[in-house]
Amino acid sequence: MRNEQLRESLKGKVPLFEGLPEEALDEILKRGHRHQLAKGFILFHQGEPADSFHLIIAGRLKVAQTSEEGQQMIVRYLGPRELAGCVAVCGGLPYPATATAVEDTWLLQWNRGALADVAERWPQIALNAMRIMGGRTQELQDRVRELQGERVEQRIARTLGRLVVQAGRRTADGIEIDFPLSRQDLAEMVGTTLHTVSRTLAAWEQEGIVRSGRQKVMIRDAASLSVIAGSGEQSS
Amino acid sequence: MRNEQLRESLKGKVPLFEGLPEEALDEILKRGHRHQLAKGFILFHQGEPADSFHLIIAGRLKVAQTSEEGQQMIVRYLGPRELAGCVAVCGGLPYPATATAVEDTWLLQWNRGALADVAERWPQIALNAMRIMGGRTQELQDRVRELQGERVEQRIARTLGRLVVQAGRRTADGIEIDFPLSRQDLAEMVGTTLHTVSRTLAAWEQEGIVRSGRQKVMIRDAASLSVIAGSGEQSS
DNA sequence: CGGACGCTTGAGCACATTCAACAGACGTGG
DNA sequence: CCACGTCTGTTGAATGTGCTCAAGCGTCCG
Repeated sequence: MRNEQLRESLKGKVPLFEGLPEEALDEILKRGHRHQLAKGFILFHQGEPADSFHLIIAGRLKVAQTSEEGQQMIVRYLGPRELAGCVAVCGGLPYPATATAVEDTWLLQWNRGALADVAERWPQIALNAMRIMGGRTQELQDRVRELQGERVEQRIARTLGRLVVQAGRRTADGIEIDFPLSRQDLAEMVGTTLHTVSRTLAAWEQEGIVRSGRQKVMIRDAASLSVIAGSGEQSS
Repeated sequence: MRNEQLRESLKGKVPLFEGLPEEALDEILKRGHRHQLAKGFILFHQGEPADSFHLIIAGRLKVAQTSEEGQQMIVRYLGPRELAGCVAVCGGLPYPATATAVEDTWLLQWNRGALADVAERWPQIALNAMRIMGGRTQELQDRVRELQGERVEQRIARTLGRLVVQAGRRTADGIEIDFPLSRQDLAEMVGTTLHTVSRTLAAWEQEGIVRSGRQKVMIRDAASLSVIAGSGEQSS
């Protein structure tokens, strides 16, 4: 893909570059290095000094955090036009989590200095970065609140709802989550065990709400799902 | 308190102003408006547009979020030299939570424009703001992980440990949390019910780890507490 | 003095975890 | 191409943590 095509495909859709003039976008793209990651490749490890940040062009990353006791937790998945590592780089902190490609992934990469340079010329970028960080903070706050008050079934439904927005792909049969997602992965996003996820999905499958298989989930009845997510009440 | 005294009391201790020259600090303090809040006063409400941010000089704020269903969750307490509203103002988002004074509180207040002005003259401020936001994000990530993997007792211990750092006051008998903190408050920080908190504290009191009363908690044996927080293992 | 608020304590229960065993699917290598 | 091992998912049963419901007590304050 040549630079013009790349620019076209990104124009007006990347939160970090919102409100920037075209020449800024050109300049910035020129300074970024393109990289390709094979499925399973680890982009950065939790605890490493954060020296560069990454814009995903195509593919998907899993961002996960591990505690000293080995507890694992999936912070989020990142898709095209989203940023990886921005919180750490902007804050001058080590990466707080590990990022792994769950599909073959293409990305554009800048180092710290490049970010500082362009942010000096177009301060709008710094504002955008702060807005993105603010959004992440809100997401996490919501998640904490959900973990505190809501039942597992409700949280699974909510999580699937978010994944549909982020990575849903319409098919004849319903909306499919467009990357490999195991029960274990879902469990680590929701804060439960793969057993409970399995049981819950099996129940939903019986009711025709989802169809799921090996590392695949398809939502057939999004309305029912959002009812479960919203209130937690439903008759069987 | 006059301005010079105020400056002295803040110098070198406010994360937002780290690395700034003295004259910057002077200029910034001059532009801030001083306010006093009586205990119980609400500084801002969740969902309001964020037009100003606040540096706490003395006192303490409770930052809490409420869901549509009435679920409440305490995000954090803020003490002297900390910032309230910075995530929202920097990100251009509405306040994500409600801030209430839990003691009589004095603060210094700036509006958006003032922040933008000084950040333009001393870009270091913007970097500091980002670092603070990054830190908040990490805290929340840790909290999510804890909610997912750890038992209630362990989380209560951890939360108390943090409160000791933030607001501990040495006394002859041990370290006391230096503001009114009810069982309900602790429950909303930890993600449990006041019943469970009450039972847990009662058990600890028997073992001599804490002494607690109406809206008061004193830690007598911080070592035992951090053992509980760390491993979750202990013989009764 | 009486009400409101914060705290304690008990009993029962439900949701989700833990433990355990198995069944398919995938892919790798012989 | 088949056999095997690994990875993913399913399902059952037992267990237990922490929630819900309920009642009562002490203290602070109007």
